[in-house]
Formats: sequence, structure tokens, C-alpha cells
Amino acid sequence: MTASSRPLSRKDIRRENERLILEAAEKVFAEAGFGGATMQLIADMAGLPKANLHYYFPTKESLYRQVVQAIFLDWLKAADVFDAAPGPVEGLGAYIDAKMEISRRHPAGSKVWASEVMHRAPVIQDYLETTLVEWTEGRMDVIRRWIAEGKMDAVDPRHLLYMLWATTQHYADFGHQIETLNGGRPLSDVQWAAAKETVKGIILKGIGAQPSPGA
Amino acid sequence: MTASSRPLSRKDIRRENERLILEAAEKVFAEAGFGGATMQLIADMAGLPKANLHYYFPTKESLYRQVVQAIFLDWLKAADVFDAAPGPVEGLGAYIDAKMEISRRHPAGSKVWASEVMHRAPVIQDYLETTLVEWTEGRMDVIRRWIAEGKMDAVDPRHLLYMLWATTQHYADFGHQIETLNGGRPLSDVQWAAAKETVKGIILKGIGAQPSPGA
DNA sequence: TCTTTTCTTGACCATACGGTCAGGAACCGC
DNA sequence: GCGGTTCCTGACCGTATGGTCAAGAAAAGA
Repeated sequence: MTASSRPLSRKDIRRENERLILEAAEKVFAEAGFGGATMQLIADMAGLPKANLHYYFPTKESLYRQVVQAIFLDWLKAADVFDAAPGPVEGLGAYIDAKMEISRRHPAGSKVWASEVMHRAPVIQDYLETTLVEWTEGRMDVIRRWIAEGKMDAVDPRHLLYMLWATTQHYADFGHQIETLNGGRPLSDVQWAAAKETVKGIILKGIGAQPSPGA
Repeated sequence: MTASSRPLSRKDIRRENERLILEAAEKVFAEAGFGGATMQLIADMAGLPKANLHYYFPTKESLYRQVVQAIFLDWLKAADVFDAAPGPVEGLGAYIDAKMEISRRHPAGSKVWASEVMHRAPVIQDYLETTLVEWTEGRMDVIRRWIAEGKMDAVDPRHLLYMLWATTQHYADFGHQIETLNGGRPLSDVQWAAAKETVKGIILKGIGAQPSPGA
């Protein structure tokens, strides 16, 4: 429309269209599940003809796989706060904050992941067996170190991690239920803050986390 | 096969076939989601011809609705322990135990529920708005009473409930991921016990639950 | 400008799905 | 045993879906 719409280079076109498609696909897969999603719906939401989707992504499954992969990488990145922290209060606190923020800003991704895992991970099982296993082992080591240093109680690190994942992702995956129980309205800023504080408060106190000295 | 297979009365036949179908449907809906599930697959799993399913349940959606309703009622019943308890240690402890046990024994139901809510509850939204809202209000009152009686910290009861749901249902909904992280094996009895104790320990300590006197 | 490569898209196809139906089998009250 | 009701099921139908294709438009390179 404006004079600024210069002709796009081919690389730009490809990048832009792939972005459009992946964005639309994430929403549709989240709302309808893999089986319920249709290429036509994704195409409509992306504003492209269906045949164009198949030009960039040969099959529905390949498109879906890319969506799930992107989510997984996002999650791994968001967990870097874990390692640098001096103790559980900072490390787990920041991790909870980060994951709650993802649940708030990016709920569709969390839903797609949940759906995939619930259906026995037919597409990303290899990721679970390799990357996720390694990541989990590493984080459990950090927790065990904190325990050894007397910075928290000797809780089972594996189940602690599951609690963190469960509680934070719940706000995305079950967002609709939470919204309904909130009178049909999305959580306000204040309510989101209360959620974060409650989760952090209960878990950090529950594991007997000791504040790091000199903070 | 055996001589004991007497002819079934009509009521028995209806009850038995409906049970077979609902059981199979729950599994298939849990594994494939509503969109991915097919009546043919459910029929095969139930050992009945597809047309027979449509004799008992006119549409796929009506069958699905009955499956979800059954799960919901099951969950409500499992929460009776809440009210009778003298304090949070007994009440929440028993509730966590009960919900963990459901996650272990009845994971398919939990998955169907999760899937339904994740897809914005197209079928059971009315239940969310009525029964679930009332149930939640009632339980929050109990928690507020415990707080007023000094039996636990003044945590936000709403988010405490969400934490309970999230952590316990996680063991069903993400059971496949947990299994993968456990070397591909289901959790053993000992591991389930550890999960229960860890969850109960962290939450009860995290909310500062005071043991009831005279226990 | 001419060629080549990339991108676009309406029309099309085979398949699989939810659902229907008619006709027969099995059970039940009388 | 008989009439009526319930149960059973193979065959069938319309539709929607994932995916294909061929012909053209647009950009890049020469």
C-alpha cells in the first residue's frame, strides 16, 4: 500500500512466508491438535493458498515437526539462568519467572508441546531421549550440588524439576480453565504477579532454600 | 467359550457394550485427541463393528462428551477427602495422594481432560462454568478457614489449588516424558512413593502447614 | 533482453472419515 | 409359539482432507 513496499528479495520472501506459516501453524496446532488441524485452516490464517504451504513444507508432519522443534529450543534457552545462579533462591526463582513468562507470552507453544508428549511424542521422541535427558541430568547435578552445599533440603531433584515444569506450564496449558475460573477474564498483571509469587514462595520455602550470603 | 456364557439379558448387553465402547474410546481419545481419534479405531479396540458404536452413541461428539463427563465426576468424587479433614496436613496430603493415585491408575482420563481444556473446552465449557467454579469456591473457603485458624501460611488459595492440580496431573499427562526420562521404564512402586512424598513434602512445608493437635 | 530459477496457485485426485440405512438376528412379554 | 422390540452389521454415501500438478508470474543472472 505505502510506497515503502519495495519488491522483496527471494530470501526475504522465503523467510517471511515461512515465518507466517510457522506462526499460523503453531496457533492452529495448539487449538485443534495435530489431528484436528487442517492445512486449509493454517493457510487461511497465514493468508496464503494451501498449495503454497506445501511448497515450503512438503507435508503436514514436516510443518508440525518444525513447530515443535522451535518450541523445544526456546525452552532450553530459557533455562540458562539455572547454571549461573549461586543458589536455589536465585536459580530456581529466575527459572520459575522465566517459565511463567513463557506461559504467559507464548501459550500456544506450550500447548503444542503438551499435546505432542501426551500423544506419546510420535514426532520428537528422539529429542526426548537425547537432548532432554542430557539437559535434565545436568540440572539435577546443579540441584544436588546445592543440596551438598547445604543451600536447600535433600529433596529428590527429579521430582522437583517435574514440579517446576508442571506448575509453570499449567498456566499455559490450562489457561482456558484458569480464565474460566477467573470469571472468563484473562489474568491481570496483578494476578500474574500473585501467581508467580505464590509458586516461587511455596516451592522455595518447601525445599528449604537458603538465601545466598552476601546478596 | 466356557459353559458359563449364558445368554445376556438386554440390559446386560447394553451396559456391557456401552462399557466396552467408553473404555476403548477413552484410550483412543487420550492417545490421538478428539480430531485424531476415529470411530473405526475405537470400534476395533472395543471389538465391535463401527455401525454398532453409532447404535449406542449417535455421534462421535456424544461419545466423547460421555467420556469427559465420566472423568470429571471421578475427579470430583476423589476430592471428598478435602472437607472432612481437620487441617491442611491431612486434607491436602490425602488429596495429593488421591490425585496421584488417579494419575497412576487412570492416566488416559486425565489426558482426555487436559486435551479438552487445552482446546478451549468446546464440549464441557458449561461444566467448567458451573460445577467446577462452585467446587473451587468451596475448597478455597476451606483453605481460607485453615489460614484463619493459623494452620498454614496465608498463601493465595487459588494458586495453591492450581499447583496441586498441575503437579499431580503432570504424572499422568506427561507420563510418557517421565517414562522416557526414567530410561524408558514406567515408574516403579518405590519411585511412585518417592514422587508422592516429594510433592507432599514440598507443598506442605511450602505453605507452612501445622500438624493438627492430638493426631 | 533473454534464460533460468524460484515462487504462486486454481484445479484436481485418491483416500479416509463420520454417519446412514435396510434387512436380518436375538431376545422378551404374552 | 408369536408379535414386538431391541440389537447387530455389511454396504453404502457425501464430504473434507492431505497432497499433486502443470502452467504461469516474478525475480535473478547473463
